[in-house]
Amino acid sequence: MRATIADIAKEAGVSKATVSRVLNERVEGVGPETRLRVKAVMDRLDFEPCGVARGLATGKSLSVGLVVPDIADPFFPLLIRGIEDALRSEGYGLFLCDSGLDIAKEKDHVRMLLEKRVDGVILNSTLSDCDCQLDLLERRSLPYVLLDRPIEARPSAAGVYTDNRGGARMAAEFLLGGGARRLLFVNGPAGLSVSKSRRAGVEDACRGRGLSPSALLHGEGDYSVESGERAVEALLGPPGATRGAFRLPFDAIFAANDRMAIGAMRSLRRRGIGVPESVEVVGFDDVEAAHLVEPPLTTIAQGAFAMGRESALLLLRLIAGARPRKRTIVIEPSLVIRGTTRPR
Amino acid sequence: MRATIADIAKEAGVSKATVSRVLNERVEGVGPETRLRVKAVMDRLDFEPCGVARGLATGKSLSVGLVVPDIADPFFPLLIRGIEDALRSEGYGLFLCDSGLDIAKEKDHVRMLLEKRVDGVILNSTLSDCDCQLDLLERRSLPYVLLDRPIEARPSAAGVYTDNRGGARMAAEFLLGGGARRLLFVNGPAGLSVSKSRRAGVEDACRGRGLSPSALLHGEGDYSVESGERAVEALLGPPGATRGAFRLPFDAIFAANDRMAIGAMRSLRRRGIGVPESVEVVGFDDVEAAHLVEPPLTTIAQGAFAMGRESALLLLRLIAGARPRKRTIVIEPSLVIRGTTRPR
DNA sequence: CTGTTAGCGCATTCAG
DNA sequence: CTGAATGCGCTAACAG
Repeated sequence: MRATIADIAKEAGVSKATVSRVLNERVEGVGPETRLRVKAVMDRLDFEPCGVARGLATGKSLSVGLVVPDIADPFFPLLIRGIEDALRSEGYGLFLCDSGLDIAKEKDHVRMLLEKRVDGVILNSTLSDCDCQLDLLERRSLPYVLLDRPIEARPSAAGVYTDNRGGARMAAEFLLGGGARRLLFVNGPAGLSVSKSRRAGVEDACRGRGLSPSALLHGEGDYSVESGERAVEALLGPPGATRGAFRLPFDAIFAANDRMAIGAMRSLRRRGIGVPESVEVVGFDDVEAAHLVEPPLTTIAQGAFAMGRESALLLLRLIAGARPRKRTIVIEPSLVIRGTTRPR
Repeated sequence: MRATIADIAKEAGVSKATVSRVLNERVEGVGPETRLRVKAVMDRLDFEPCGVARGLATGKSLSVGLVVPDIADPFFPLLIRGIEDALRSEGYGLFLCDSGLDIAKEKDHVRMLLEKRVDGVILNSTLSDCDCQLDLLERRSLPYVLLDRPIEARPSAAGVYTDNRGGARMAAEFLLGGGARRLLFVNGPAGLSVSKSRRAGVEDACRGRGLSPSALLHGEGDYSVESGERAVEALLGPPGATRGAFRLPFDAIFAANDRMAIGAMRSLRRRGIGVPESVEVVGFDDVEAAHLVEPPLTTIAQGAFAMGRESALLLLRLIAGARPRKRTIVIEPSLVIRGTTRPR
């Protein structure tokens, strides 16, 4: 049978309270030799404290929940590593929940986490216009931090986000600075707040160069490879139509994610249009495939590890009862230069 | 303050025992109207049972741990979905631990899971020749199931594995059946049990076609893109050396993972060797990048979702105290035909 | 410095 | 059908 502090106490000839004190490394309250004796008994009996009992007694479970919309999202691995990195050092465990893009499931997961008495939740929500999960959390006054997507009804909630505007600006500036004159911007679904931010970033870059944003070519996709292909085809017509001295309507493409960028590249290749000689391409995300395609894709990398780490640290502070002034953290993305842009 | 069963009891004019009975849906022991009354009070007071207290009282935490060597491994997303799929319906939560290919960290994580009193562990170990984590688990007699990699010292442990031999045979047969006569097999690190199985599968296929396995060309890599490139270069020499009527030493390549297959394709492209016209290529894993490269990669897909699901179901049965006769489950992979092989 | 006494919230006998 | 009592393993005052 597993040893309990009662066993240790009896065996060491002290009270449970004393055992508890050495267990919790209380500096005051236990004499040095008693401490040593208790410790000796502990590992002689192979004692292992029971987290559940501790949780009941202290009201904290030393675990937090992470809810994500789609675990297949390629920016996850690093994100989770960042979170674990911050959590483990404090002894916290991480409950993982994948809501599969289903808001009802998301709510169920939050409910489960609540029952499991996690100390806090990191929430990467499926929908930015629904706050039903937050109601649950707030009703129990459980700390939470939003990840990647703000929730409209909670403008002042704690959260960690990518600087989408800055990232988009960086990409556009790089393209424009490299000599591009007619930029095609393939954005994600209009309506998403991310899309708005990225568009703003691209327009920033235009103005910065003295160009009118109206000179931009716009495309829209749903983040799939196919939608990236379509965006290019919408401007060039079917393959075969483009020949020889045909003048391209654009000389650079910035896509809101790597998949669409890869789709665009595919369309260009079919038409024999050289990348990066005739058209430069920049993506967003830096998924694994970005460096596997030919030529490897220049892209904007989100600081996934940093986002994970910062969100966990922020949550930990909230759990500790702090009311930080900076409840919103913005992570700067970075430009990863590879082969779909010409050397500068 | 959160309501407890004591509050419910007082409010409903019954005892805590009765509340507990309706909470656990005990059919016997509570009159129908009492039950209704208690339930009414429960949701009037927005009652939410405390998992921690339940855990202490029952000895089960309704949570399991998953330990993986590298969460960036692309076969994870589906695996986790499979696990969650099986777990959620039973109300179980999932603790995720990434050991980052570090066996010491892996052991620490197991230790943490033990303290958190999870009811069982799914272990995808970093090393197949170390059983120190298992010692910990067995000492507490905590149920566990091995995933993807057997551990040598525990040949009869419960586990769920891919049929690597079958998958490799399938790939080789497809290539040979399509007319390939000189097959280059780029395997993973020799020594890994997976590598041995896959090699056996490829040799099976040769014999099946009446070919001597000695006719095979062998390469070895470490699963990286670069190692795939090198494997090809080792046979062809530096780019530029291969010209015109040069006779290729192989007409088909089977790589032990997609990354190496993609590396091999890259080497071939540099030399102007057409895929699939001159050389056919098949990979293993079916990562996202497989269908993003040009041409899209024909590959062997592991049944990740099934593996996750089956491992969780098996663990659940072990937790329930069952001693199933089939403690080892083998999942069949499947061939995904795309563009790096010629139409049959 | 150490021991005693109460709970934490719930499940589970055992009576009635 | 229902209630009172006891304990799960540990922490946290409060005494000495």
